[in-house]
Amino acid sequence: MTETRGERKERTRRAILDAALALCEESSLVALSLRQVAKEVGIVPTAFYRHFDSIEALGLALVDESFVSLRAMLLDVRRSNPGFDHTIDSSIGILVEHVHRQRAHFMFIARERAAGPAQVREAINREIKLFEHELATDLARLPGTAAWSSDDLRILSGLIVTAMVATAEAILRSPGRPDVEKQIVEDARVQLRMVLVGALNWRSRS
Amino acid sequence: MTETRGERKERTRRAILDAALALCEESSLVALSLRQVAKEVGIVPTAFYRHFDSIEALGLALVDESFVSLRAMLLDVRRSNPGFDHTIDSSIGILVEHVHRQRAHFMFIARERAAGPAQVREAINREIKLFEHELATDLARLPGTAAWSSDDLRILSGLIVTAMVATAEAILRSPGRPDVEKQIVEDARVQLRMVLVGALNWRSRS
DNA sequence: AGTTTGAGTGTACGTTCGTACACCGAAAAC
DNA sequence: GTTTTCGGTGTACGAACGTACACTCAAACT
Repeated sequence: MTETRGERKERTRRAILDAALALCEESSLVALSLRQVAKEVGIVPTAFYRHFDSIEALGLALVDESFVSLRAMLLDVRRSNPGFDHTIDSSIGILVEHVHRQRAHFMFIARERAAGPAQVREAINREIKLFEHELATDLARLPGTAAWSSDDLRILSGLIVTAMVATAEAILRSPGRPDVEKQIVEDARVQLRMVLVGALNWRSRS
Repeated sequence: MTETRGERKERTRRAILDAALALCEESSLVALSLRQVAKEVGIVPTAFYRHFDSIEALGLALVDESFVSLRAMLLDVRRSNPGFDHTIDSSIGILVEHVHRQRAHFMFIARERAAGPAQVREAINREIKLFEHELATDLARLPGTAAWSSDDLRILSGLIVTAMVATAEAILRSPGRPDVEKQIVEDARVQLRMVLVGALNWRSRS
């Protein structure tokens, strides 16, 4: 006996999560059947219930798991902060790297945010709001934003998050086309720079 | 006899499109069955094939239809252009109005863009790219962008479209909460103003 | 050593699915 | 007036669906 009971259960749970992530890649959670997942994992359909009450519950677990990845990304961004205005290039580089490494998670979030079961959609949008809030507090530490209202900071970080989500989605939409991706990334850089120029000149005219 | 054969067919076709739009509102095209649609319309399942080859083909028709609405919106924006920098307020007002009047279409696009069948996703993203391009040519006519490269114009309009799509999605996510919606709209205004400030100061520093 | 627990099994049900096929009946074409 | 066209019908099928229920059997507990 090399495996305890809990370990074995956890292993099956993981297999279910992975199978679901892979299977719904070309459609959506709402089109995913419990039987497909069970077949992919290699268990009998009813065994699914030993781990999740429903596909929706499975979805919520996947949301949690996915946002662990995303928070790791934000940590990377914070940690790598070079203090320069290479910040933009560095941050986008980290985004791109995480999108590639956690491709399935990013695709899951992008899809289910708009099309998942209601609870899943809400969970995702709640997490993204949190994300925006965290970015806002990071931005507040940057020089030049001292005079900004907290509303303006929130709105700016909303804009940045929106642009970065769109960039991630665009990258996911162009798999195996390095030239296209290069263009997307370059565009994202310019967009962030434009926003930054707007930010630096903000308040000076209003 | 008050109806020709073609008219009757068109009426059924419309009923199918409307039923599909309504039925997939809480899930997605990929989870929509031909039989549900047929039942909703009041025809027998096999009669569906008289109008569409598949649910996917139906989806493509819905994309076409939805983007007719969206182009109407762009026309409204162009027509109403007050020449002032009330342009932002005016444009956002038009966006909000269209989102409310074509709620189902906007929701369809937002959902299926990320989660629909492959062809539907591609069709939607192609149309959005077109949208960005049209906006770019509009922007080129604005004062102050004379010295801009066509790349920068394209990138700027991409940023604006992204922000407006996100705004529309946020509005759709907050139905029947006028206060929340007011905040979303106000934030969108500020975001556009920030971007505008960035645009006006662009090139002057790079 | 004996008992309990619980992940996974196997069968069995009623429902819904897409679609094949033969058919109908009135508008359209001749 | 006869024939053709074609939107819609009705039946019928095998497959997949969620889930209820009774089961096994090894690890975990006592």
